[in-house]
Amino acid sequence: MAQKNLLPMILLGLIQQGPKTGYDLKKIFETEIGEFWSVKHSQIYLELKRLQSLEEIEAKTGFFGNKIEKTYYEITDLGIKRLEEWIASYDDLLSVSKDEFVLKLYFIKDKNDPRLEDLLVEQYRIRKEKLEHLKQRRRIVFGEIGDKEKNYGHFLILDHAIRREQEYVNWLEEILDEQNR
Amino acid sequence: MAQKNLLPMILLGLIQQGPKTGYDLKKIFETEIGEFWSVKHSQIYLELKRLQSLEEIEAKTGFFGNKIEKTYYEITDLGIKRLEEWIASYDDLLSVSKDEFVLKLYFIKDKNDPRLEDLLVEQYRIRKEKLEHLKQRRRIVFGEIGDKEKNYGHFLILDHAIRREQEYVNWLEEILDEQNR
DNA sequence: GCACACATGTAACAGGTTACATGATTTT
DNA sequence: AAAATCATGTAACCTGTTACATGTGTGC
Repeated sequence: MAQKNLLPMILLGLIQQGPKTGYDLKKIFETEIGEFWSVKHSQIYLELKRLQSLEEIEAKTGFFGNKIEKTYYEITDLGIKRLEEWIASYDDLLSVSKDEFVLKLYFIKDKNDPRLEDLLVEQYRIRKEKLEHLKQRRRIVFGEIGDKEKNYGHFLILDHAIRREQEYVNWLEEILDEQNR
Repeated sequence: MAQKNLLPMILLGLIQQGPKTGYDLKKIFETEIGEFWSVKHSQIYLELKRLQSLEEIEAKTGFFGNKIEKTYYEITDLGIKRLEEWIASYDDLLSVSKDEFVLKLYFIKDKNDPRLEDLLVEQYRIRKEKLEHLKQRRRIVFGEIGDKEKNYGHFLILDHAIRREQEYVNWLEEILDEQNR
């Protein structure tokens, strides 16, 4: 939301790791970052222009090896400064997670509501699927043994996402068990 | 977000439980619902007008007992229909939870990054505080024994919120332990 | 009398989604 | 030849935040 604009930080953070095109960034959001952040490509290109006008990134347009014209962005000293200041700051935003299923539950007052069973079963299916997807991601990115050294922060948050999703699944399982007693 | 407008559903759900003024709704968001949804009063009044123009709620303005003029809203048959259809539907949105701390971690590659320790300690403090707040809420709303019968859905989601926050705290504790080894 | 809670709105703006738009290259 | 992916943008619209605005009732 408006409140705190974190997209610039994500873009600066990704560009710091090496020059990127808008399309590169879009791809990263679809795979790696997609687990915990989402954004549309239209927004990315807009924000890149804005960061450029703030002189926090620089653009290099041309034909790099192939035939397609691309615009690569690189971070400037100003951009690095902004990124580092943000990472070291403490005023992290605690946003509420807007979960539609949880909201529905709030309006179900009775344990024997006939709609409850179906909603729970469906949510369980979805959440279980997401959990498996996250576990697979960990295997792909960090291998079977979980080599956390090579990218510590990323390992930690993937681990966090899995544990959170596991907790969600456990919670649903317990409710379903109680329903069937 | 634009994506899926859930505010109308929340308002309909709350108004269905009995006539409410915009201010009543604002208060509910500040306390009960505040744990898992947030909205500003300006948005509430706007949305109420919209629901009224859709004939999903009806307004009754006047002086009720006291001297202050209030506008009470009541749900209509059309509103009930929309609400019930939503609750019974399966196409729940799975939104990503945009957590600023988690995002920062993503950009910390090295386990021995000097900034890590302070960030972890601060986040631990905040999350622990939130966990205690949630536990207190459960005691206030459902008592020491946890009488889940009186408002099943609400009990479930408060329980879910507590378990999720507990998992967050455990995760941070483990990282801190590993840091100090 | 003053502060705080009650009570209801409007307006400007920022951020994000959806749709529109275009064209090149690679894969099937 | 067609479909998919690469690659980059613009425009309309909606939601939500922030700020502005106003007035009443209650407790100290």
